[in-house]
Amino acid sequence: MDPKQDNDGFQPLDREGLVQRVARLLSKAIVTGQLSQGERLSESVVARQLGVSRAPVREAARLLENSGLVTYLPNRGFFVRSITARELADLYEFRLVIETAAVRRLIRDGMGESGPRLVQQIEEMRRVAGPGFDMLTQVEADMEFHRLICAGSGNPKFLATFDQIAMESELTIMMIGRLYDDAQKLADTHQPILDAMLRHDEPEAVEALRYHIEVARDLVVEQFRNMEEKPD
Amino acid sequence: MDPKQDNDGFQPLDREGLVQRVARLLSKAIVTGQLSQGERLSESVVARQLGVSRAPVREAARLLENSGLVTYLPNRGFFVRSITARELADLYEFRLVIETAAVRRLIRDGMGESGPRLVQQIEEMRRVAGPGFDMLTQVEADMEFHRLICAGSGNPKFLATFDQIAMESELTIMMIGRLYDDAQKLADTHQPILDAMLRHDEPEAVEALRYHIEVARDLVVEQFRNMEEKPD
DNA sequence: GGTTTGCCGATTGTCGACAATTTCCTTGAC
DNA sequence: GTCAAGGAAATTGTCGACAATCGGCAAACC
Repeated sequence: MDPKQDNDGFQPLDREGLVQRVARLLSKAIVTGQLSQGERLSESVVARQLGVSRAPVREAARLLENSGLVTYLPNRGFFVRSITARELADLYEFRLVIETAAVRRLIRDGMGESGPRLVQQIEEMRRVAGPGFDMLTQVEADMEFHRLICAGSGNPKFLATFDQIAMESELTIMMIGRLYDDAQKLADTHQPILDAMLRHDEPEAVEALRYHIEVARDLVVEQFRNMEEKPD
Repeated sequence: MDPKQDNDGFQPLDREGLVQRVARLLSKAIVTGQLSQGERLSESVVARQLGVSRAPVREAARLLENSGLVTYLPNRGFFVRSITARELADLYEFRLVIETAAVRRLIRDGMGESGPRLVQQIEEMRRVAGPGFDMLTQVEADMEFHRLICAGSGNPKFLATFDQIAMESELTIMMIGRLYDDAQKLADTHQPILDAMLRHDEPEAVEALRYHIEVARDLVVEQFRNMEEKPD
């Protein structure tokens, strides 16, 4: 209850609110697999463990619900969401729809700042593809590329929706335990999309994106199915 | 997971919690204009007025935030969202993207039950187009048509996202005060979309949908702009 | 033996109170 | 008269407590 007593230096200043901190903690715990699928997320237990009251925990859980990380059942509480192969495929289809629309707008309205940012992000992906970086970092770099596409579209709705569903993909990928055999290959896969975009070649960019996402979908869904059949 | 067997006449009884009731009340108040744009939505005041504590009001407000009806500012509270013409246009673009994808899937995977349901919904729209029905009813009938398209798509994400943003369109239309000059004409506008869908004519259906939504967008956005310039 | 019924512990739903923060109004200096 | 500093009032943030509800277990019944 006293997270502020005289730090004579300057701490990042907690202006972030207890709710956000709890939400971030929980989402990280879920994405990294500390909390397993279908597991109950008791308000009281979490609150006790974190040393806060139930109110902020409850609100944080509601936030995660919107991100699809937890499910809420009335009078039962929150549960770590268990995703099915079908839902996973639906998720990728949805991402394809949104990102395709975003790419179209991006090309038509001019790329602006997004061009350099995307180039930069692919470099970032290649950088963290090397040894010494954990998979979460690699997955996040991947996601950021797609996020940048939505962000640059000029329609905030695209980005907002992408953010809402991004964590679900991330969660599943982390759950599967590996993305591709090679993170370097993953980074390269994004290049054709960006190349086409920079050429203002809309059909090719859309096609490259479709190919990219469908390949990712097939890989993830297939590995997910395998995992479902023989858990651990 | 089968809530349909042994229904000898008992429906699950409205286990609707306090939160949902409050949320519905508030959203209705906003959509019907009882609460005006930008107005503060004080937790304490609402709680006092409804005779409940702040907790359910707060949760209800968070729900409305996801629907885009209210904005939340940390340490400031909830405010009835004020939408700009730009956001309105973005909203319609987003709807176009989602509904187009839904129509495509609907046609490709077979319409199933959705065909008759859509026919029925257009009839409903025509029915409430007559005198004696208020605009809210007419707008809701319109929305339901588009909602059915998303619902039938087979991808729950489409529907979920549509529901999240539908209220925003509804809100704005109500704010403007009239939809078209003639609700009858509005109902008819949906016919070409449905016709093409029933013929499994994907390009034509997509085109009809695009035309329909863009016309609606232009009308709504224009009237909205007029209203912005000379309020009341 | 198998089903129903009533209890019990645990968890969520709601509440009122207090602490922290913001907002607004007052006050005073220039 | 204008503006800044300060404080009062109002509002949100968080808390702990109590009521309502759920799932499971054991006793009671056929």
